[in-house]
Amino acid sequence: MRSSWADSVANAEESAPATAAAAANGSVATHGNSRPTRSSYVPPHLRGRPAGASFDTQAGLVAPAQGGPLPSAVAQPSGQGAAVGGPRWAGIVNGSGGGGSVGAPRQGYGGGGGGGAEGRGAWNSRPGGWDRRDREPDPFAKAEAEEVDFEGQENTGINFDAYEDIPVETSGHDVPAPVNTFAEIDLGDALNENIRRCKYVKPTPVQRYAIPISIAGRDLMACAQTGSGKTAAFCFPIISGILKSTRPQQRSRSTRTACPLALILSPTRELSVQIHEEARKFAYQTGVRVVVAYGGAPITNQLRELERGVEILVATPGRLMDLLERARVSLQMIRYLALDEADRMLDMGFEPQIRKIVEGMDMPQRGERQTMLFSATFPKEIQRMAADFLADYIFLAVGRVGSSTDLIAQRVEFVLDSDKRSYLMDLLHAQKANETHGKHALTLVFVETKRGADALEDWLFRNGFPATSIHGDRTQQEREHALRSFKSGATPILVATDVAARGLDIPHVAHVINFDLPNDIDDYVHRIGRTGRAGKSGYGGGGGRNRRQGGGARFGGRDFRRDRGSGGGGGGGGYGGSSGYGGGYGGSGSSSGYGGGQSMSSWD
DNA sequence: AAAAAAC
Repeated sequence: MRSSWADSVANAEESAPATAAAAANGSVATHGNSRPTRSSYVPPHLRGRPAGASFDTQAGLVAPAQGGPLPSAVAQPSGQGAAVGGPRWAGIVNGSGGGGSVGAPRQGYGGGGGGGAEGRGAWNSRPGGWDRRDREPDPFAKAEAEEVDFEGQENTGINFDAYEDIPVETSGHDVPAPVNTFAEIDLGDALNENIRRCKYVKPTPVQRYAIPISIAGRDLMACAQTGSGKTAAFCFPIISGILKSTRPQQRSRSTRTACPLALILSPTRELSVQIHEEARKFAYQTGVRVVVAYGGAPITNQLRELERGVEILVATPGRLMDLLERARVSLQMIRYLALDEADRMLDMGFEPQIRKIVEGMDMPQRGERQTMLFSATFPKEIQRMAADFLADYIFLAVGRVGSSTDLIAQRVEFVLDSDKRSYLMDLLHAQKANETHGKHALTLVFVETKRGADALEDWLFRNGFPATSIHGDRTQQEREHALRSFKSGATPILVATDVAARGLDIPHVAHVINFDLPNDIDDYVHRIGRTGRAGKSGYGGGGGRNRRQGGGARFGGRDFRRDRGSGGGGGGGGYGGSSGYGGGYGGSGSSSGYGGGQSMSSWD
């Protein structure tokens, strides 16, 4: 179902002659073999084979770049992305700076709200961590300080323009009208106050549509990427709904089984942590308690958090299954279910576990709960899942802010495998020279394998680059440390496998380097989406130009229910593959060099 | 083929 890299190169030819045509033509001209549009990249396991000999000397080094330092124009989701990301990171690392700056405690449902995340830190001691046991830690604590750091950059302008012409598509019956402001929806005082604290001024497209849909009680299948304000889009209705409902009678039995009212599933641990941090902000002082559970960390802390009570549980599937089997969590009270990055979870083989969780435990049936499913692509498996998990749902597809189509400048270089490291070194040096705005110009380097990540990190480190790495063979402690160190700028180079490709919202990533090409187009789009976040334009101000208007045939996924009745395609045709990103490749056309003066392609 | 995820 997924498009291959080669397909993408071919497709990209239409929209990005400068970059992609070079790639495709290069392949054709040089190899002249039976697979003319094949990318020249050869995964390690195929290298050295006689049949593939013509590819062997080539290895791709793709370096999409948000060329420059932080631009002055910042889109609204920097409200959602950057501004949230900053404080979020701050919240994790440096819980210092007392909570006093935030307003008086609010009356919330259920009273004072338990002590949020205090317990998580034991195994992973956080500098200046949270010791306050008696009060909810202030998730906004560092927001002000962070803001000062980037003053003049993030506060100078909101790139609403990047939002206005984002294509949005809905289908299903009785779709509630989108809103233009948060005030149009009655989310409740406490939540509104937190929205203000988050400095969200205006809802993003996915929020404009998804929040009214969810508030209306409808199930939702949505195509939108993280960084689009997706987390808020599903958290606001959940929190608001919990606040409005009468509190379910707390089970008087002295059971140690936690009964959350909402469950949010996500594919990776770091993404769960991120959602948790964000949700805690939205739920601050509402009495709605958010707990996160994921593997790799001692379960005891998570058990203790759960025992204190939980309304919203954020979890990865494996650890949740563990908790369910231990009967430490019951899903019988679930009223809201959100599946984030659903296609990713399927890629990772989670479908059996997810089906067990949703259909095979004690969760209320579809229709009795409210379900939101977010996915970037809509292969058959996702469609089946939607058909099984959702009831009378509304389909929503939102084009991407800062997609590969517009705000991210991309560059493809063909580099001999043996030259890749030295070439990388040149890029990193050039990028360093670009950092006129200080320490926060971060570079994310993607590699194919965990071993490769270790090797490259080691090599960079030995050559004096401040690098760290994240991949699945590192301990969870190491992973989270690496992420914090990267976000803080302490080690502004992060070597990563695809564990970091999706969903993670890291502010101020200026440059993504695909040291090894990703295996499919979706991974590529997700990887480069780590930069150009929040509608920020790339170096050279390409933002806004070349934006695809109105959504062409390739925009969004399609609501497959449409295809059923129309007699035509039936099965998978049309909506599969890598649809779903507001358009193809290519981009602003600003090649935004790294200063090296290299041409777009070294193949001339 | 690799990656991710529970103990």
